[in-house]
Amino acid sequence: MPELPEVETVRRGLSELIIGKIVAKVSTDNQKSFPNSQPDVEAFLLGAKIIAVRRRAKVLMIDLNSGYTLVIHLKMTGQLVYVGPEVRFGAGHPNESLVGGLPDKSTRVEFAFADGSNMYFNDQRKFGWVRLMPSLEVDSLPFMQKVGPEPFDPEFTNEVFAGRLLRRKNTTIKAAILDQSVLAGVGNIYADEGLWAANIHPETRVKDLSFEQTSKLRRELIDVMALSIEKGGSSNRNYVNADGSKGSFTDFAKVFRRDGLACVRHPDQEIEKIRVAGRGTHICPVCQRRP
DNA sequence: CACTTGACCTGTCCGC
DNA sequence: TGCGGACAGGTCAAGT
Repeated sequence: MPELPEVETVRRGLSELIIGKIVAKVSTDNQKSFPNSQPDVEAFLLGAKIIAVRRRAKVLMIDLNSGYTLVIHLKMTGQLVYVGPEVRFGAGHPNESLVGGLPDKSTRVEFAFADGSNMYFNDQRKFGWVRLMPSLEVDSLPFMQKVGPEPFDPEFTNEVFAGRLLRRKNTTIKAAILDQSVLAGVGNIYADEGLWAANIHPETRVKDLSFEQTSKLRRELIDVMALSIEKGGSSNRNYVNADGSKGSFTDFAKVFRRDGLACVRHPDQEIEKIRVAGRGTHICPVCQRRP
């Protein structure tokens, strides 16, 4: 679910909602979702104040004034939802059975803040995780060491993109842009959307693309992700913003999950679904000629 | 090293 | 309706 635009939307939402809060209590139903030791939690999380919410690639970082940071990856089905002090759900509460109440069966980690508000890490498939670690060590995580440039960084130029793509020159362009070491943040939705916009077939070998083509792809990837952030991210099933609301980007998608529907550029042509790099892939066979 | 595939989990949807 | 299989936004480990 969450690719860069969704994670950025959550980051912005959380920034408005949880900065300044004091963590009062933490519990988990799944050791894998939150693997930290109790002594560390007590020493560096409980009683600590949230001072910033950051993002790098698809990773969220919640900084605490204890010198520790909560590093969070939502993977496929993770959510981070804030519920204010005026709303109480859960066991024993009169509104416990209300639809949409939290926690629910997918809630893996519950954070209670000192003012009575809560934040829930929900994750149906349990791929995601929350990890407490010293703020200074976040950058040395293996993922952070290898992750490529942020697409919105001015230093992510056409030349930088082309150079990064060289390391994956024998694979397909779709596999290459899904590789987080090439650039940060692109996932299955924005890969398909960007490739369609740039008129590139996802199975094209990287080495067969011109500088002009990769430059157009860079521009389109940036533009489609910017549009998605503007729309609050996608509206797919498991994705919600920090306040539990959905985005609307999916309404603007040109190919993603539109198989069988008409291409907006070629009304007589249906969008097709194929498999590339092990992922469901959506194309217009006219816009994107097979290599 | 570069590339591909399977594994991690739960839930849903589709065809028989 | 029931049941099996394919598939779902991401990343790793292990295979070739």
